[in-house]
Amino acid sequence: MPGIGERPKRADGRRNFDALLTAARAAFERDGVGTSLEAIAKDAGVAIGTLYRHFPNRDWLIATLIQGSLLNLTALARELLELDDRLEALRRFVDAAIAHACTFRGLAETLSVSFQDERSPLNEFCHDMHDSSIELLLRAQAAGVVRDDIDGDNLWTMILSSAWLRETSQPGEDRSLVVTRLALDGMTVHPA
Amino acid sequence: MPGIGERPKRADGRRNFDALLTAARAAFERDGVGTSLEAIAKDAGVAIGTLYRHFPNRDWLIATLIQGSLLNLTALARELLELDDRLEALRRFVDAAIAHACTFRGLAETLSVSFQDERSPLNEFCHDMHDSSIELLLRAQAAGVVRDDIDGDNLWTMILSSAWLRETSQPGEDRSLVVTRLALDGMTVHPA
DNA sequence: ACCTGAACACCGTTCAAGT
DNA sequence: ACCTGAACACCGTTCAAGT
Repeated sequence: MPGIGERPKRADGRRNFDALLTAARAAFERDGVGTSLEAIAKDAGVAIGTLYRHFPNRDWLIATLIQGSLLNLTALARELLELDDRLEALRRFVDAAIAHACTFRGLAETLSVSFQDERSPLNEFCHDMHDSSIELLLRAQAAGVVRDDIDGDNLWTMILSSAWLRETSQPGEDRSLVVTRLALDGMTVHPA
Repeated sequence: MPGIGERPKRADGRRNFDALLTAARAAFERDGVGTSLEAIAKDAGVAIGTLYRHFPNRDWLIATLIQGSLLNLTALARELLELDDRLEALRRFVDAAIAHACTFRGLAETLSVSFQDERSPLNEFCHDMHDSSIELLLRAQAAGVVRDDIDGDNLWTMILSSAWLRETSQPGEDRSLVVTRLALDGMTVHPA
């Protein structure tokens, strides 16, 4: 089995691989990550066996689609480590992480499950996110701008629940905004 | 179509109705609200048509099962209106509402959807919860112990996301605790 | 009034047969 | 190396036929 996002070597395989990803992205954007895989194969113009050949399960397909976004997120985390305002750095990461975790409807739930499932190809992705956040969190705590009793799991939890709220919001509004801001505010140390 | 929770008049119908509810409760507790309805019918020892006769859709079945818990919750809300400590009253309601909203895995998501879907038999249930919270919220705000810029939707959102977090937690731990406390703290007015 | 179960449409997943 | 699609097991939902 090849690595995630690795394209086949033969031209026909590569063509099908790309067509499947295009169809899957469209389907996930429209109907969420739970949508029919058979319909994706049909949209891509290939047999269902071809989908399973390239993507042995649903999580694998999701992982391939969000790989780029994850790389952007971890790159952002590295950049933010250079920012002087450590609270602002953490805030920006959290915002980006929430956006990433609700790329598709149902993704927050999927990430929540695969975070604890080592067999999922998304497991490593989750831990990359988690680890990126921890560096920024520790740096903010070292500067005394974030409460010491907050840990990485609290942050991860907060990011996922905000993403879930945003996913379940009606298009237009974003129900997560206020609750997210309150939780983040609660984590910060306010000067007396 | 009878009302939610209304038991059939004929003895055989009543027996099947009860057996279905027992089987459904066990199945939902074990596997969440998305579990197979066919398996529930089989467990109850009736044909699938009998399940659909008594419960025309999945939400109807869920609604019948959580009806008692909802009545307890709204009764609690009325009692809490008498409590002098208006912040404590709101807190207790929120705790109970979160517990109610994660009776089964997947229920938070279901409630989130049916809150905006007037055709769902759960729609009225959601609004009962929502309305109960608003009275307590307004009372707390009138006493100056909760911020004025918080509204019922914010509270509802917070309750649902906490329930979702608790549902997705591993048994034993409760990931929602810290984030929920932070959000609630953020809503309250702290004396100078 | 209530029950049964066949019927239909759909889906996930595997795998033997092909090129 | 890759593709196809039949095959299997499963599910939601409806409805004609029964008692």
